[in-house]
Order: sequence, then structure tokens, then C-alpha cells
Amino acid sequence: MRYYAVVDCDNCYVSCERVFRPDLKHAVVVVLSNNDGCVVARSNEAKQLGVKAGTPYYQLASLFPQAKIAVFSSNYELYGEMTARVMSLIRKAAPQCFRYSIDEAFCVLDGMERVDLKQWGEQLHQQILRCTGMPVSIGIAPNKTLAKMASHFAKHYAGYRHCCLIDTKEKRGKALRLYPLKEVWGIGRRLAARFQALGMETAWDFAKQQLGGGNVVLERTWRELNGEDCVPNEGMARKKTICTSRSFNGMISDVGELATHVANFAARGAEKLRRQGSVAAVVGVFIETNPFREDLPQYWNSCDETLLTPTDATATIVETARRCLDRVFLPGYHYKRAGVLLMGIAPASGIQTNFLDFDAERFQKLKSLDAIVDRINKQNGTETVVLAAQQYRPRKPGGRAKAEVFANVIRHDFRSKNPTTRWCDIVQLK
DNA sequence: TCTGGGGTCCTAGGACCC
DNA sequence: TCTGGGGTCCTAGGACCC
Repeated sequence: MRYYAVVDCDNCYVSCERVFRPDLKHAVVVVLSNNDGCVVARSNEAKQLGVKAGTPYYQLASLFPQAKIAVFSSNYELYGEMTARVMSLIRKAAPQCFRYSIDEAFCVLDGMERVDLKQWGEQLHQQILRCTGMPVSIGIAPNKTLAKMASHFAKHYAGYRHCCLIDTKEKRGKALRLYPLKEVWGIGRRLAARFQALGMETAWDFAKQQLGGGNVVLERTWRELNGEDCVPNEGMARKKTICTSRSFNGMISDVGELATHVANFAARGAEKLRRQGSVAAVVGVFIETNPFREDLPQYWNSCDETLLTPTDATATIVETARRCLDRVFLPGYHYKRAGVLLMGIAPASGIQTNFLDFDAERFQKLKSLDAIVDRINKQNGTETVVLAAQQYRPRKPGGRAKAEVFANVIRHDFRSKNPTTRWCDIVQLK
């Protein structure tokens, strides 16, 4: 029988922060979303206190007036580096594995018939903790849905020593009966509510139900709960759409300022495209006012443009995004969020050029330009070199300077340092 | 004052074609 | 009175994931 393991970092962002702040080991810790908007990660102590995921930061103080809460802005540079280290250890330990998200990986444990899987998992947990400081939970079972369920038990019951193995029908039955249906991988809030109305509370209730018609996705979940292995192992290799968007700290009415941000989103999108070796055929832009401000007029719009020849060139994508913005922008509104979407993504190796439009010389020039810019930005930090369009130029003297405009983009008042990626932040021992 | 940012897949329905 | 049958492609919306 084939077995799967899921390795899941415990409270990932909080754990990353704690590695360099051992004084917070038992503290109530939360990490905020971009813009210091709302809570996206909580330590166990924070969960116990009753801090809910998604709580707006500005409500924390009034919701928990007595509590001492350590707050961090999100620091993706740190989380990216820390989780990369965890992933490399998992890759060494498992015969096959694929990353499922920033903090999770699935392993296919083929060829390990003679290995004690429970012990293997416990050792992997210890090794990752020792080498990186990251606590993980490991679930092992005959399919991914059950492995996810097992990892949940590993996380919540100390007796499992961070690894839970479901390898018999009896263990599966016991786990299903203890597992709330709404926690099942593939059953979200909406479906759970629907099934609950029909009297199903646990994974067991659902698994024992006769499945009638409908949706293939749901049927796969049902089959997996019953022990079959049928959720495909995703390639996940290349993204099919790439979206770069942000909410602004405050609101923006000036088209020039908005265009600067859109240019930055477009440039980031183009970088992501090149990193995965793809080109995009369609560039889209959306802009949006603040839906929470019911006192202000609301407006949302988007538009896209299909390129004659798909590209990964920053300059082309930025120009196209600018044209799209001009088509949707209406003066007089206060914009809160904008984004750039890249669609129609295909491998860069097989570009279909348009014979009317294609300029081979320009194509080559942009290509080498982007290659150099990417290299400089990789060595010296992102956005060391940018297009002029990515910098805001005040129209009159005394207008706002670039630095102030970018300070307005994202708020991160509680950002930690980057001791794993920047020499200037390296930890000093006294 | 203050409310995140990415993705995937499936389905139903409409447009269009012969 | 009375208006076919089969197919493809695209889009919007709804569900899910982290």
C-alpha cells in the first residue's frame, strides 16, 4: 500500500519570528497581514486567549485590553528563507515530495515498506527542529486527505510526539468519528454548513452517507475518507495566472500615483513570470475603492489587453498595464486597492510570435536588459534597479517625494529583521 | 484613522457553429 | 397549434485551499 506524509509547520510565521526571539517562546504572539491589516498567524497562546484569525489589528487592543500581545508585521523575506530550509530537509528525508504551500509539503513514501513510518516521522520532526528551529507536525496515511487529518491529530495531542500514523481501518474509523466535518480537507465553511443542516457533524457521518450525484471534487474527498487514494498529486509546477495586488495604506485619487503602483505591480508580475520560465499573453488591471467606507462613493473596474506576442518583458508589461489603467480610471474616487493580473501563461520556450508585430531586435534587447536587472536585484536586493515608471515624480516643486509615496504603499510598523538574508541584520553575540 | 494576498478547479449558461 | 440536435468555447460565479 502506498503511504503519504504531510509535513506542516506549526503556526509557521510565528515560529519563524520566535527562532530569533527566544524570549517569546511562551508569549502570546500574532503576525499581521500586509499593511498591518489583520491577524494571519497566531501562537498557541494567542489561540487559547481567543484571538481569531482575521481579526483586524486595530481591534486587538479593545478586544483584549488585559493581554500582553507581541505583534509582528509580516516579513516574507524571512518566512521564505526559513521554509526553504525546512523544505530542503524534507526533500532529503523522503523519496518523493512536492511543496503544497509556503508551510506544507506532501511526501510520497514509496519504497519504504521496511521502514517504521511512525519512527521516521518522529525523527524527521526532531531533525527539522534541531536544524532550523521550526516545529512541524507530520501526518501519515494511505491518502492525502487522511494524512492531513492525521497531521491535525499530531499537532493537537502531545502523545503522538508530532507524528500520527493512520495505517489500519480501526485507526481510520476512530479518527473519523473524532474529526469535525468542517475540518476535513476539501470541505469548507459553506459545504460544512449545508451538511450540518442534514445532521452530519463528523467526518464519519459524511463518510458513511450514500453519496448522491454531483461534484467530482466532493466525491474524491468522500472516497478518500473511505480509504481510497484518488486526489491527484498536483504538478503545481507553473502558475496559470499571476496576480500582484495590494491595498494601500490610506487612499489614492491621483492617477499618476496610482499608475506608479500599477507599474510596480506589473514589474513584480513580470519578475515572477521570468522566475518560472513563462510568458503571458494577457495583461489585466483592476482598481477598487474601499468597500468598508460606506460613506464614500464606490467604484470597481477592471480591463485587460491581449498582447500580439506573449512576453515576459517588464517594459512591455508595464506599458500595457498603464494603458489598461487609463481605460478604467475615473477621477473623483478614492482608490484603496489595485492589482495587475497576468493571464494566458505559457512556457517561454515556445513563443508564438505575431509576424506583423514582432520586432526581433527589440525582443532581444529587452530580454538581455531584464536578465541584467534581475541579476542586479537578486544580488543587491529587490528594486535596486527599476523603470522610471515605477518611481513617482511630483509634478510641482514641493510635491511629495518618492520615498514618501512608497512609505504610503504598505504599512509594516512591527517588522522584524532579516538575519538569514541580509548581512546588515546578522545576529551579534555579546 | 485602521479590515490581506495569493491561487485552483468545477459548473451552468450563453454565444456561436454546422 | 406547430420552431432540432449536437457540439465547442468562453465567462461568471461559487466552492475550495493556504
